[in-house]
Amino acid sequence: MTRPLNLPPEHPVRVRIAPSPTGNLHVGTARTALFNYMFAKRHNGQFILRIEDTDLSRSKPEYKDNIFKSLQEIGLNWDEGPDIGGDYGPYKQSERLPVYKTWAEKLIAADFAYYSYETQAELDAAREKAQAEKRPNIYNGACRDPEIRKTLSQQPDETGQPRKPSLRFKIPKAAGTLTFKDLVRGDVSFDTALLGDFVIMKSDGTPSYNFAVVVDDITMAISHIIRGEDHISNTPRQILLYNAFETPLPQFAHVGMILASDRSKLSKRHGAVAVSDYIAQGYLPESFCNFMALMGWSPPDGEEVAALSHFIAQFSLERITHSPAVFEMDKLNFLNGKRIRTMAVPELLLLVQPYLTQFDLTHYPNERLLQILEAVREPLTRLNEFPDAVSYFFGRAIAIEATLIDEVLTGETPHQVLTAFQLEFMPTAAFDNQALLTDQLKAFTKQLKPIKVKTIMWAIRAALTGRVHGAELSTILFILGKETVAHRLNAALALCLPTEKTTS
RNA sequence: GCCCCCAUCGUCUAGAGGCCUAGGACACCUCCCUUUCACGGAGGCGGCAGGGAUUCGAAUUCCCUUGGGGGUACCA
Repeated sequence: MTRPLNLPPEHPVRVRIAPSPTGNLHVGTARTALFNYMFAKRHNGQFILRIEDTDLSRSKPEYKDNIFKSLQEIGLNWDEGPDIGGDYGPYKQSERLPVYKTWAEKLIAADFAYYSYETQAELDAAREKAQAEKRPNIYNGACRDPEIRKTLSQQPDETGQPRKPSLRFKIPKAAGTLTFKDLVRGDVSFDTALLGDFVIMKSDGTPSYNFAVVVDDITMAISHIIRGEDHISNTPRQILLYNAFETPLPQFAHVGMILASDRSKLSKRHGAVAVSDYIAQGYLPESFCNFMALMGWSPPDGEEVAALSHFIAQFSLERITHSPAVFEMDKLNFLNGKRIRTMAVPELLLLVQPYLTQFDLTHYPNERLLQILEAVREPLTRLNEFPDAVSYFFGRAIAIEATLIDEVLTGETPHQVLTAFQLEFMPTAAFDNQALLTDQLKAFTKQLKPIKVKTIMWAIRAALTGRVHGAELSTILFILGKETVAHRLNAALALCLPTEKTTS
């Protein structure tokens, strides 16, 4: 076999992420991007973005835009690529057609490629036959023979049109078993006899995937190819191409897939698979990256909750897991919740604000909004939970659901509690001093002795917030202010004893 | 069918022959804290897929089986 020549050690680290714009940025792609990014940053290298849009029919501009935006949102800014350029651009395959053509011609000149005139229908038939006979479907190499090629080229296709040839790579007979070193898995071997001469230029003139990738990676001087395990079987074909071009091989590293809970490839039918879906739900970019970094890799210091920079400093391909990882939300939720409750509140406000458009915030000073967020953030895991958590702080009146009225507000005890609250607590309550307010509230519950504290709290909560769970009560009083509290109290009081069974 | 990859608690993982009666995190359960939901703290439950082989000794090496995943296109 041809001995693969490896890149000289002094070659700078240049990695790439090469998504095809046939869908929004998938979490699997994002995770691969993250590993590439971390590796690049760890070694002062470049992280390159390349859009693989040779499949004209499936590629869409809006997907490309989503990929750009998502990558930027999670902080994986590319050093070279679309919008910012670089020495090796352009970075869209659709703009590099002449390059592939030139490189294809090199292969023809070196007798590494030949035209193949079979039609799609003929190829399909051959495949079906192979399947029926339970044989591997390998192209028979018929058009290697100039005679066959010539006669075939002169026959019209099924529709009577002249045949358009594709260009195939001629796998060297001597290739034999090909072994390459994978940086995460060790040696991987393939029998090249099982590969078959594969298409490098399609009959429509566009390059096929394996060819375009190799030409791009060579011309962009990519040093390490870090990609999903699903590409492992493409690697021998690509290596053959590198060898044909007499070009040093990059290092390969194949990362395990991300699977859904049912252990199948994570796809749309499993729900949210795009990074943008998670961002829209209010997962913070930092926690999302934190989460992704832990799927398939672990930091040597064991510190699982950390900033990306902390991970980058200790990143290595050797610590990437061999096995696939199941995508489960639990840890993501934990990570995101932790971040929500530990980050600076002003910063949080900036992030939450877009979720609060349903409220009229004009009369609420920044300071008040900060207090509100501080009061409600603790149990929340996502930004999109804020509108509900925060709703009772806005407006003068609140709506109370019938079932809650039935369960918590109806009856003599709640009536007694709220009356006492109105008559005894309100007049002396220190609404301008939260610490004092807390003490007064404590004293108030004590004073109503035989009634259970929980009953008291729930009645007041229901009256003021329309729910029994939420921020700390004294904080609610403090933020709401005396006037609003009095107003809501009055409204609730009217609900306690709705029927004529009223005593005294 | 054929080729390739993978296999430690429910999940993410640590583990490179003795440090492992397998460690951590999330989830779950219990208790503590507590003016609710929570947060936080302390405990607990729970795993080396199976079988051979090598070795004084195997989660760790080798083989087989089983299971899972990927590929098998003029898709990327």
